[in-house]
Amino acid sequence: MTTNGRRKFRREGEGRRRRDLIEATLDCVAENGIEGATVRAIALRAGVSAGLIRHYFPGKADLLQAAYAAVVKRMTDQAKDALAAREARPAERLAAFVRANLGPPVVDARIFSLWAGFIARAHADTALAAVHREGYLGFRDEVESLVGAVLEEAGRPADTAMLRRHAIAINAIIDGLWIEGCMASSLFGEGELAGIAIASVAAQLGVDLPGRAGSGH
Amino acid sequence: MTTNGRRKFRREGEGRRRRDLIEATLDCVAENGIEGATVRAIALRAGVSAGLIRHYFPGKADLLQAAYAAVVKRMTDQAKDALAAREARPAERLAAFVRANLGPPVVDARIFSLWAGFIARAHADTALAAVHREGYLGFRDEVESLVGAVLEEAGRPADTAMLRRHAIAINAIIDGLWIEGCMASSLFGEGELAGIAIASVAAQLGVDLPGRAGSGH
DNA sequence: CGGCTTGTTATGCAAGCGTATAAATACGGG
DNA sequence: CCCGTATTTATACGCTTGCATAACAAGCCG
Repeated sequence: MTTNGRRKFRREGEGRRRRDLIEATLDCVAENGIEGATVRAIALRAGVSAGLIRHYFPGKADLLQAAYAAVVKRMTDQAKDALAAREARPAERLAAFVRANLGPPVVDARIFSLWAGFIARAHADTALAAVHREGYLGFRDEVESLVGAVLEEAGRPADTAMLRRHAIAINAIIDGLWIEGCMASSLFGEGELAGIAIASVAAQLGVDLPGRAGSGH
Repeated sequence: MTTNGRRKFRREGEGRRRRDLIEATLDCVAENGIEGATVRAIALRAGVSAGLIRHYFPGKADLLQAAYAAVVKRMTDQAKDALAAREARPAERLAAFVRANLGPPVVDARIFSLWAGFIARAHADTALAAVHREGYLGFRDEVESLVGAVLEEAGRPADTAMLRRHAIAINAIIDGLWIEGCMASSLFGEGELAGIAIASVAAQLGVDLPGRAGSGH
């Protein structure tokens, strides 16, 4: 029988298929670690056959790299969105930035699993290392610029060396809290991480930041 | 006369063999990621045949777990050593603790590579996750106890909730700086990370800590 | 409506994986 | 001195992996 009129597969545009494969890759990595992201598992989740992957990507490594780039982009975009709705005061911008990086969309076990998997691999894979370095430095520059604006507003302009030290420390706070939140999200209440981070950054810079939890208002 | 006098292998005690196999595993993980730690590669580096692994470990998973436990122990031991030579003042102890975790033996690309490799897998491997959780909570408890002593000395005893928040933040600072230092050690001068961390912790707690860089001595 | 392009599947292959099993060897105790 | 036993090696098996290739079919264009 000709299995009635049902088609066996549908053709899709290149953009759609690439996006689906990347998303399926992220799902697989998040679920079973980077070693669980085999071409067969990815294809199964994407609803296509395994061979199709090599029709859109030269090899599995390229798919993984594209997937990691997508994660980096998603995270930095999230942070930039928080800045797009630019509040009037620099202090508010900095607080919003910190909050965006420690909130639900970024603090996510799935993203962390990807990050850890790729970070571990970046030591032996120069291409992945480049992707990482790019997103990382962009993030730190953003922090440095925000801190500079905040200190200037407070009438305490900082020299470049001090600005750098502040950016490094604040970046570390955000990174560290992000990791803790991703690995043990159940241990922290909603917004608790962001509150801790903002309080810590405020103390670090010696300024008052809006949105501090328990500010005794 | 056994052909010629040369022995084909030597018998070693169980302790020695297990230690060698664990060390070989760490070498493999650090060099090529956790996926590069195959039983054959590990055995080759340890100078034994592949089959011997299963004579000392029920399976490869057990070897990996033992190897990760060794890494965690090594890191926490390093920090505890800094506390063993207990200085008089709590502030000095806290500073020494921070400095120990951001100095040469702990800030190391190889250890980071190991950490990242295992962390990535811990999401899908409950045994590894348990090993991690154990070492992690021990570290945080240490920080909390140190912070409590420092605040008490300063005449500003903190309630448990505040203590917890401080411990979380300081832990994050150390973690974040540790990662930055491991991944891009060339970007930081000697002792710079420790200096940034101590300054940040001092600001966070509102106390003066010894060993601050640029303290105008 | 029939051929053409090309997205898509199906199948196969060589390599590498972890593991199981039996043979070989070192080395201490009778 | 030689035997017994635990350690170590050697070999093989079944499975999965990433990748290559050929058959297939969906949708467009004349």
